[in-house]
Amino acid sequence: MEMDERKLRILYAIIDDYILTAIPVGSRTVSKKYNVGGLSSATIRNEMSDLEALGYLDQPHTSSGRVPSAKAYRLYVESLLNVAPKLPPGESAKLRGRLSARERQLHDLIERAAHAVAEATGYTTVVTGPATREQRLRSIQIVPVSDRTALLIIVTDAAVFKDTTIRTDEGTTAEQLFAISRMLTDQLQDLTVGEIWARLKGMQSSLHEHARVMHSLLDAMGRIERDSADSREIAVGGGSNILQFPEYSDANKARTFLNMLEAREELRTLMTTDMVGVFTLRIGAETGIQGMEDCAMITSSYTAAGEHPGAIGVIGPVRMRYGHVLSVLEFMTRYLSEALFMSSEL
Amino acid sequence: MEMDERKLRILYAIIDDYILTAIPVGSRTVSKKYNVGGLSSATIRNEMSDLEALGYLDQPHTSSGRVPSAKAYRLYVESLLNVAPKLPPGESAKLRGRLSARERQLHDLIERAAHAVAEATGYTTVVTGPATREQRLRSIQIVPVSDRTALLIIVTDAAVFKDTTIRTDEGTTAEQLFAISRMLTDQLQDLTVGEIWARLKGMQSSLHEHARVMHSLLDAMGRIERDSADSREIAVGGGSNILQFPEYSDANKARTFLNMLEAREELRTLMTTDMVGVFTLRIGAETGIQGMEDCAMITSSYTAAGEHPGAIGVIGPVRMRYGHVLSVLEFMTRYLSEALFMSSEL
DNA sequence: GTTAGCACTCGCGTCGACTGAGTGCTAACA
DNA sequence: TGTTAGCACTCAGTCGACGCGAGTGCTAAC
Repeated sequence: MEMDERKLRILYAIIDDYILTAIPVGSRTVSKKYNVGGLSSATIRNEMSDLEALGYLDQPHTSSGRVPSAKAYRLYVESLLNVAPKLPPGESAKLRGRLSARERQLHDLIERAAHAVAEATGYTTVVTGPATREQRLRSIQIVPVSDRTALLIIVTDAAVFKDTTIRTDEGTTAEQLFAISRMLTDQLQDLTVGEIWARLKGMQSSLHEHARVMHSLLDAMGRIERDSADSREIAVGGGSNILQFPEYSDANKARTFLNMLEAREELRTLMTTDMVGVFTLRIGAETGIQGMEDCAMITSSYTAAGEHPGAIGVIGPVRMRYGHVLSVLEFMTRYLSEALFMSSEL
Repeated sequence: MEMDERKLRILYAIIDDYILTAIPVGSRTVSKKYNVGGLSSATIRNEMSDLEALGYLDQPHTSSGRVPSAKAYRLYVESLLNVAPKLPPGESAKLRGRLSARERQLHDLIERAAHAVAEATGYTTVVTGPATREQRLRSIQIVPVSDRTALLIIVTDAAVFKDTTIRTDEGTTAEQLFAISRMLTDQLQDLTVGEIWARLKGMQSSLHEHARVMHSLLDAMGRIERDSADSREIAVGGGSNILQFPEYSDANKARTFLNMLEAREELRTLMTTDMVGVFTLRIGAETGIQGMEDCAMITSSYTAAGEHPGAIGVIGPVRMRYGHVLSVLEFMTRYLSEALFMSSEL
């Protein structure tokens, strides 16, 4: 038995209806509500039976309507990707408005992006920024705070600051700290955060005159280096959106889901593993996360300087409005890529 | 009719039981499960009837057990405050462990505090930091980023940074920017963020040699001044904890609640209005927030330099474990006050 | 003042009947 | 050979009847 044009149209009708209503779709519904060539419900029934045999439909129990399988969704999303997803201009204007404060700080940027996408799609959205240790140093500043302490400020190309207090010798002047800052900036510029520590260690001996500061600095950088192992900015928007779907009307399920969002740990692995291509679709157990068995997730990684520093992920019920989500994602990845490009050109 | 010792003991027994089980408490339960002088259920019944007349108990419907009223909870909490709330040493050690990374950044500090309290109590927790415009300037730094842009970094006593990009004249050297930073720091030190802009405006004319930088700076400070109107750091922990209580098993209710948490707007007003005394208890509609009709909230403001820069709020069902919550709050306000004191002594 | 006893109330869980949406199969039709 | 009408069958969900049990208020006796 082969898949043909008519079967495909029936399948898509079922998927569309199920996405809308979340109730198993019967043959009569397909025949009456959707334009599939004026076929009778009986014919549809035969076709549906075939589609089930082909693995595109599931039947929750005898004598109930059919429900699309993961395989069906995958086919559906694939076909959506062929027609380039495009956001209606009204909506993209609305999204732009939500973002227009033209944030310079990475933190705010991805936070806003997450909320904007969550609002536009009605689903939960996760956005990650570039890995800390991949960011390139732009400038180091040591700012005196009291007689014996100073603040270490690290500015990177992603416009993030890392800040830590370090100890200085009593009597170190602002000018001296400034000179050190200058020198360090010169020496370390364009290195990644991951590389700085090693380089700094090599420099140590040549700077005996500011031993105390350097020691403290090395210490702080070591800490930053360790902390940044797989750290990156991560923002969640619309976490509670999941609650509006009947799939998550069970309070316990909802709770494990929301806990997962709050813990961030699993989320991080979820957003970094297995990103093949621009869009990645994961359905149910494929996410590998407990509490997401009834979810699907579409991720899309944005680009900056030819790299893929981070991604946007939309998490919703398996019967997600894929078409809409894809167009929002398409818009937002473009937006983020541009925003990051601009800030790196700064 | 008067309130007497026996009535009080019965009332407390009812409150304790209701907090534990969330089911209306009957006379038999009180008589059997709690030690109230070996009275029979009939006697308890009479007393309960009196307590209802006095407004301390409600009856959801005829022939069901009694439920404590807001008035009862208030009395209960008051009595708890008389015996100084004290955390068992095991628990305080656990809490301390959760916090021990001795964070220097306000953001991380209150974030950790919120999560720690949420975990310790099992309820949703909100922590606010000092209002931005009340923070006192410690140092201003202008850091060159490219030929024509620089980063404005403002270090305050709460160890927060505000950062914005400003434009500079082409050819401005790092040394010049450093000199300006130094001068500004000298001039503006110890002013609040709210005052800086006005002072800066007064200084403008005397600095014609760096007109471009000053102009841009004034601009940026104006923006910060406006943005900081009633902004402050705010962190939420354990948002999903509310879902475990039967009071919020309704998905819709839960959703409005979680939305409220995410929007932060109402939360901010909630945390700043009407803080009288150290602990404030608000029950149900008193919070003035939609979606919190079935909640109670206990807030406790911490101190720093004789001021009350921020507060911790625990939000749970009306039948909250007040005793435990109070002791956790007592611990944490002390902790926060100390942590902020230390960072200001820095 | 306390308690045993009793009639009464009412939420809640169980059970069975019924309904209706949906199916698969068969036979007739174009 | 593909399509359709018809029919028997299935099964989840709804609705009402019913009984249980926890709880009450009241009264009379201790």
